[in-house]
Amino acid sequence: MAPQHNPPKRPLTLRDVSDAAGVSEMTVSRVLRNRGDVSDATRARVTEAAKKLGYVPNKIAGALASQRVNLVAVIIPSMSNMVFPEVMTSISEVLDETPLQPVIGVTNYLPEKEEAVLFEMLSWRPSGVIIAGLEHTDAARAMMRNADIPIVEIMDLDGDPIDAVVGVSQRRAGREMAEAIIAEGYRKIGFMGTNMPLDHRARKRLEGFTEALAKAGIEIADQEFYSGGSALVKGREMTEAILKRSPDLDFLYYSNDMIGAGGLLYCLANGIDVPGQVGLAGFNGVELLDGLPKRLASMDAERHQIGRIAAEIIAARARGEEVEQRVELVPKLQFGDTLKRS
Amino acid sequence: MAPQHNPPKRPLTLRDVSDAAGVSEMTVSRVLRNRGDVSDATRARVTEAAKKLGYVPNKIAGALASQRVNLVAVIIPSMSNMVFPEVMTSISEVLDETPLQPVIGVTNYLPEKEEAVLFEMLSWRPSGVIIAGLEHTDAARAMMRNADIPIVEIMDLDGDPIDAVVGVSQRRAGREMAEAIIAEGYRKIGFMGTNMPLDHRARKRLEGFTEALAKAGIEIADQEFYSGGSALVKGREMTEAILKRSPDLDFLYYSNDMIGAGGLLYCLANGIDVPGQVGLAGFNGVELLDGLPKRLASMDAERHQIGRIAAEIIAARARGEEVEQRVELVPKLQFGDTLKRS
DNA sequence: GATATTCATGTTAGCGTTAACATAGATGGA
DNA sequence: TCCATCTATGTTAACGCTAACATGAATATC
Repeated sequence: MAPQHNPPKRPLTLRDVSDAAGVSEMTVSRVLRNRGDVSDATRARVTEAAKKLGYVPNKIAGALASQRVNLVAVIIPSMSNMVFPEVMTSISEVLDETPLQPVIGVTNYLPEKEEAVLFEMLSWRPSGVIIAGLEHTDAARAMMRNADIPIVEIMDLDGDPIDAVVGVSQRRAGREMAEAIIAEGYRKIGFMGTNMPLDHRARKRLEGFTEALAKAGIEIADQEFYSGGSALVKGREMTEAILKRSPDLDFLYYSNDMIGAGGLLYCLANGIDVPGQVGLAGFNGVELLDGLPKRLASMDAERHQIGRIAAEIIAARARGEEVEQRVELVPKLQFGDTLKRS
Repeated sequence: MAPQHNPPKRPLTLRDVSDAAGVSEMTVSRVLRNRGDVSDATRARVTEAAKKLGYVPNKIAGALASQRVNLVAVIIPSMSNMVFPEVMTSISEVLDETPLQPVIGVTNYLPEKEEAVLFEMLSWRPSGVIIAGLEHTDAARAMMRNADIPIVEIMDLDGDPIDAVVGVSQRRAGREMAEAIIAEGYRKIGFMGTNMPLDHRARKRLEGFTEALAKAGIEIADQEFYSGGSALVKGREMTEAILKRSPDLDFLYYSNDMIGAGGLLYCLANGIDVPGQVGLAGFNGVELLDGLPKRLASMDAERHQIGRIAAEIIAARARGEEVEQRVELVPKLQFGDTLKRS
């Protein structure tokens, strides 16, 4: 009953189990996979033998023989940005209901690393790929196109998808935030964000943002960029710097909620009236920050939905079903307490 | 040069490349793995053929034939608790320098889920396992013992390891925090934490904490537990509740920094003198929170070190080296601005 | 009661690689 | 010049499993 504890020198195979149970390897294989007809008696004998020996099937051999792999490659830029673990969580929740299993790869926002990670993952012949963004090296695109498995690009919509896409238009998100800000009467607008040319989503949001401002005849009055370090601290520091340099700013747009929160804390600590004197907004709608003294205006990037739907697309395609190839989610503006509301 | 874009119906194999290059499959295999002698001319021909075809090796077949798998199973309870993505990041950093690759499994703090995830992972015959905690089901322990690969249990030290361990003594962490609090003269101590009987590390910290208090003849004066939701909000709410109920508390110990930060914000917003009237402390030393108005007293759980060392142990063992089987890290108390310092 | 059907099992032949050994030509030292 | 050694390649046989087909017994159909 209890698995044997003396480590076997020769690793266990189906053969060991079939010998112990007095049946063929094939029968053991059938029992362990719950496939095909097996009598209750044999099933019991086999199950017990497997348990007694502590047998763990070898999926490598199984996958090679059956040409089926239950892995789904999930490729994300980073684990430090809370957004991606959250997407992962949703993906896992959905895949938990299926035989599929996510395998995570991290690119650090580097295209070459992405290509390498993708190559590595595809060499395990996964049943699908979920990958952040629409920007990839030519080689990476070619690999995905050739892989003959469902590919779902997530988070962003502005670009040319390889196969399926689920996301929000980052340009639109930036645009809508700008429109809301202008509508509330703010005019002297500062921007703060990461110094990451490879974060295409942040870049596109900023593009949409400036574009909408331009349409209203407004330009970004001042800006600050950071890299590394605690985002909350950076938000404080950048906010202090930008307000000292341009005291007439009446709005601060942050490329993410974390630096926005830092800015908010700075303003509160320094007696700046928010959102009267200065309005603030971030991006992502991270609920982590809900407990702050004021709720930061933000925009929910629908990351849970994105993870869920992406996983559902892979699962459906694995079952041979046809599904929507493009799912546009609409980021919701949350005014919070830092963006005046007329 | 550019990989061909019409998806091949029959997936590519070494054979296709060897035909294209006019050599044997073995030679292609050698080129692709950089192993054994191959002339520069052939090497070039093969490389080009592989690239032209867009060939991606099949690691499943490779692993089966070579009995070598470059995967390391990393099993953690959750992705939502920032701590684990951070540990992951360190693990990845180290493994990036080796041929090894981490594969993440998430257990949601459920022993049976852990067992299932472990079984699934071991069935891919990884080169090692890094797993959080020392508490596992009997079956899980047996599987790991039988697997004949390096196993590193991380985060915690208080218990009976299967193979290697890297972590901090959670009991000691709790004890030392209690001792520091007592030393600074606090006497009426409240505790707030998660409602998770399966979070053994939090449990052990609390045990160490109460034990040290007991030695000084003190008992926890009041406590609150939460589950789910935004930790920051919960921290606020619990702090409000506990202080309303027990206004004479002079110290609040939180089982993690996030709820501690919520408590801190509550105190600041309500004009409570911290650390004069009430002292506060959390656990983990999350740098995420560095930007708060006051730095929360905390204890660094050395999670980056833990990830790094665990990965190094696996890497070393994969190279056949003998290494330390037990690495005790010492959590460092950070007084911050919320714990009086005599 | 003869034949068709289902059930429970077994047998055979790969899946796509790589380890291990084999071979043939080139190189080198005496 | 001869044989030992190296270099570059090829051949063969696994690796541990499962798809596909085969078989014999039990059961159903008329």
